[in-house]
Amino acid sequence: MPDRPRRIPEATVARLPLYYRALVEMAEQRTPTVSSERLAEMAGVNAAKVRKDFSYLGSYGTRGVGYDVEYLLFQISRELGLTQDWPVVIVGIGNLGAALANYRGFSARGFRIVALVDADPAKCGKEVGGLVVEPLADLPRIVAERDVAIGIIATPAAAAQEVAGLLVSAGVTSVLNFAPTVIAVPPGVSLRKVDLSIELQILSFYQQRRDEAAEGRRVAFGGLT
Amino acid sequence: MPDRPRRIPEATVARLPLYYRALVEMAEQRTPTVSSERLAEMAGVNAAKVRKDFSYLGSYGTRGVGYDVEYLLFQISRELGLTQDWPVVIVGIGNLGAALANYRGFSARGFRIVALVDADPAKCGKEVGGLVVEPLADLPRIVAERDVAIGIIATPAAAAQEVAGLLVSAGVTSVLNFAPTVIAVPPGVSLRKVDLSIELQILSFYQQRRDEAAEGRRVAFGGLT
DNA sequence: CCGACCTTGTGACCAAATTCTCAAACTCCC
DNA sequence: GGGAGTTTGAGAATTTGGTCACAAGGTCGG
Ligand SMILES: NC(=O)c1ccc[n+]([C@@H]2O[C@H](COP(=O)([O-])OP(=O)(O)OC[C@H]3O[C@@H](n4cnc5c(N)ncnc54)[C@H](O)[C@@H]3O)[C@@H](O)[C@H]2O)c1
Ligand SMILES: NC(=O)c1ccc[n+]([C@@H]2O[C@H](COP(=O)([O-])OP(=O)(O)OC[C@H]3O[C@@H](n4cnc5c(N)ncnc54)[C@H](O)[C@@H]3O)[C@@H](O)[C@H]2O)c1
Repeated sequence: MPDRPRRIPEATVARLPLYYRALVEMAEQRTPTVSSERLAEMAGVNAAKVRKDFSYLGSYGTRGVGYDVEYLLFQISRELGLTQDWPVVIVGIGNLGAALANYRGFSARGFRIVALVDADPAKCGKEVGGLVVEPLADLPRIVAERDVAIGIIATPAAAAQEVAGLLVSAGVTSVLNFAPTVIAVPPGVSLRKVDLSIELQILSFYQQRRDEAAEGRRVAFGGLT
Repeated sequence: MPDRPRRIPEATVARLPLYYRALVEMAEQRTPTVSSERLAEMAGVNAAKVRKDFSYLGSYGTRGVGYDVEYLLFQISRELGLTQDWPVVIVGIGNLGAALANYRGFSARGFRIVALVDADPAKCGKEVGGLVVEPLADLPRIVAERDVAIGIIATPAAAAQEVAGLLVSAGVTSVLNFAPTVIAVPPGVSLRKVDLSIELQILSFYQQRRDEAAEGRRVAFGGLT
């Protein structure tokens, strides 16, 4: 009865887009099949992981040959929901929101920005990336009429939780948050976050470790260079 | 002899910035101490994880009381290398690069953007976010003179690997890549990536799962709504 | 100084993710 | 058709991360 008994591990889901990207590239250059080894190299992971990941989706490979690029691409697209396109709304059209609105790379992957929303009356009516910025008050109507499922929050941190609430009330069930703050959403709503400062801080941690290690060696060897 | 026997798990390192953020907030409102429970709530994790994470750093809490906000903040800052400030160069001053250059939130955390670099001669000489865009050819000099350790790649994907190579040759040992492509760096160089399309694709995966489940229920119950 | 109460720090346990390994299944060439 | 060479798929082992549970160590009022 369970047509889809396969629960796909989170870590695998997070890698599917990498494989997707690699496969699009292979398809563009008309490569008919690809081995887990080659795919691993392109996606920056190791071959055993590629095979294990695909095994959660089903047995789509052929032993001694590899994977059919077109077929695998289709299976992964389907799994990721990229065979349909997703209307997206961006809330907060400042520096970052405008950059996102101007980015042409999303539509290539099936994400269509259908609305830009800002609380600042001075911004509303302005055109950004081919769309007119609309007032926050219209969010419920916009989400309902344009069937928006995904919302991107690019407001200051102080407004993020409130905006998330408005998005969810309006009917959005997937949220991507760029504001550097923790926000809560009800169960049944997906939330992901991107925090650039955190990425830099993680780099800083390892950078400092290396610097200290280098300093340690310099002192230990009494080197004056 | 091992002054720092503590190897801090990667997952813990990735959470330290969350605690850091929460602690800064507590410090601002002059809260003297905080419990792991409260901190967990603010960082969006659970209390046991907070305590375990801190236990890798050392025993900085007081039983029955909690953690001294100022002291813990200092320890985490030190661990993350935020007691010094890090000069950062951004390569590729397009939509995204310009948004990053204009962002005031980095300096608050000890990251100082000291140079903007672009390959396009038309962009060089222009001012963005208070800095003048400089030519790619000057990268080695810029990195050396301004002691840059961290580089941000915001160029198109096709240029990312080449730029990474230039950054590393110039002496950068931490790289943050925004281009949607896998790049390789030599051992001893840290690399992190942020790919917004991937985040959307992950949301799309779970969104689709929910939609299918809803559809399944609708059909199963023969509901006409 | 005692006892009620609170909160940390950590060992034990459990879950998830990764890696190793190799039989099975395929191609290709002679 | 058979044998050499590839490459998958998946069980087993290992590593890493997360959660639980509670003793140990502290506060505080009386
Ligand atoms: N710009 C960057 O490169 C960058 C980098 C890292 C993080 N961020 C984060 O992204 C978010 C946006 O950054 P930014 O630089 O674009 O800021 P910004 O100040 O340029 O833009 C914020 C926009 O949000 C709008 N806004 C404010 N409150 C709102 C509300 N309640 N509803 C709707 N819109 C509202 C403002 O009118 C403004 O247009 C911030 O949280 C910031 O910390 C930005
Ligand atoms: N804009 C966004 O919101 C967004 C979102 C997701 C991902 N990205 C990714 O971020 C990157 C930048 O996006 P963007 O929208 O800013 O693109 P963009 O085209 O606006 O800017 C790219 C900049 O890089 C410069 N450049 C090109 N080759 C270079 C080289 N070899 N060395 C130095 N500079 C070079 C160009 O002159 C240009 O100024 C892209 O890889 C894009 O896929 C952007």
